[in-house]
Amino acid sequence: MTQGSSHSFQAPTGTRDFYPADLARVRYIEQAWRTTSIRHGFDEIDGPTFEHLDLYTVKSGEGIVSELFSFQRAGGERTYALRPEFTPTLARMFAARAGALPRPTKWFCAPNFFRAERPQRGRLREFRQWNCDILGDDSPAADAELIACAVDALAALGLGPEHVKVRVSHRKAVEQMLATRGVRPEMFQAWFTLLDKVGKINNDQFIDQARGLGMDTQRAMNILQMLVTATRFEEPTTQVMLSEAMGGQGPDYFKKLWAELRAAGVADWCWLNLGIVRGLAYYTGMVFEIHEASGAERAIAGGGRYDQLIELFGGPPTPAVGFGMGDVVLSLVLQDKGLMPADQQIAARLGTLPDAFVVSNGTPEADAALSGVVGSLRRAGLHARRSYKATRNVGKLIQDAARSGARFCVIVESDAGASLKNLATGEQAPVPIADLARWIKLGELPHAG
RNA sequence: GUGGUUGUAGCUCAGUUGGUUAGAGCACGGGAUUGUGAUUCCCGGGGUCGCGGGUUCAAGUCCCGUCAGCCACCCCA
Repeated sequence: MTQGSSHSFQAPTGTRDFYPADLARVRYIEQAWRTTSIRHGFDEIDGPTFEHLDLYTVKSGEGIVSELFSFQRAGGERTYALRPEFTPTLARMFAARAGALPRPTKWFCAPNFFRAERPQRGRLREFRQWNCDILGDDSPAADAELIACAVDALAALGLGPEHVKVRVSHRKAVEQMLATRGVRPEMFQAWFTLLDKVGKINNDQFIDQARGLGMDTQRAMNILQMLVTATRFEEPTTQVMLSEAMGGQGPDYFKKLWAELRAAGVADWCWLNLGIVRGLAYYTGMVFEIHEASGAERAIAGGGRYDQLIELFGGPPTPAVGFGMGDVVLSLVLQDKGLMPADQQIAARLGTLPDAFVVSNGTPEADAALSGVVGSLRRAGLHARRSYKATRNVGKLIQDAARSGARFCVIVESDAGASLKNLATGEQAPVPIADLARWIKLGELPHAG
């Protein structure tokens, strides 16, 4: 092996280095996720960054192994895998204490995940993903509450119904729609796979593949018609479609779901679209995806109901509904829409802007006093920064202070006195060094008269 | 795993038909001058041109390989 070749020191494929401004943008998104979850009554949890590989093959089969990072400890026998998703950990944690947990249990997390796939736009090998789950409640109200939480986080980031669409569907509705058109239950999964491709393949390809699954052209076109367009729940055509699709049983579930979505104030964001089925085999009821409104970018979020999964992981039969929202696509959409705030606005929102930026007026006694001033402000609980520049150009130093986003600039004049300048208003007043912290905390300047 | 495309300072780029010590702006650091929020001027650090090989008297420039980025397919928890 050659030693020290430069590529050894590049970050691994599909990972990101977060410089201060980059990390602040992630924190901005995470803060919206976290505060929204908490407001909606979810408790934050987390699990290990890696799990036993078996935990993932139980749900997804051996085929998943090539999609994740797995490893063995040197000398060890068990195989581990970096977590590619949270649901198995969640199920394991819930199952372990199911008897003691309330119904519903509402949990969220927002950690990093790892998938061994080729990176492309909107998809990396390490990313953050927000997960919210409601366990132990099988009502349409729980489905709606979950969707509302996802929507509110997007709203907190400045997005609106004009920017994104929540497209809602239901596995059972799609199954009934297929059944009334002669599809046998054992073919449902094959059909879901095909339905998931609508939008990626053209109409002829769809009909070809539908015929391959034993559907005649006429019915295939009829199904396609139903799938391609997202419609408003209130539209008469939606009602007709629902009663047709659900074999006359009536769109009872959707009526309840939409009433709850309206009550939560998010119905404007939501569309009904039976074409949303999600690829995953384990969904059992409602499924939804959130996309940029024009269809640009990958899905911002996706989720649904998985009433059998907790049992699969050894827990008691427990209805559950959840979603995941990654930071990568969300960041792209915010940037596309011009909704990613400037660095300093983000810092303001995160509370990381300095309270004071301390500079010297260039005299020897001020230079000597500067460190002490900074120290006293910090001990007083203030976020104080200082100039490390050697220049005595006060204008340049104030420029640095302004660039730091600090509320005040302290210009040290001597070992006892300073000028306190409000950088937002430009006002300035002399203040004894002993009183600086008090005035800065007050957020004001002393006025002469 | 497959295909396309790109690769010169931290960033945006310039580098004639291959020709000597590889440039600019911004950013960063220092100094001078105005004592107060992009003043002006001067100076500086930083690149083995992604990496490796080949052709040539001579390669940032041509050829091959490789790595990485981006985009798409596959897949998408």
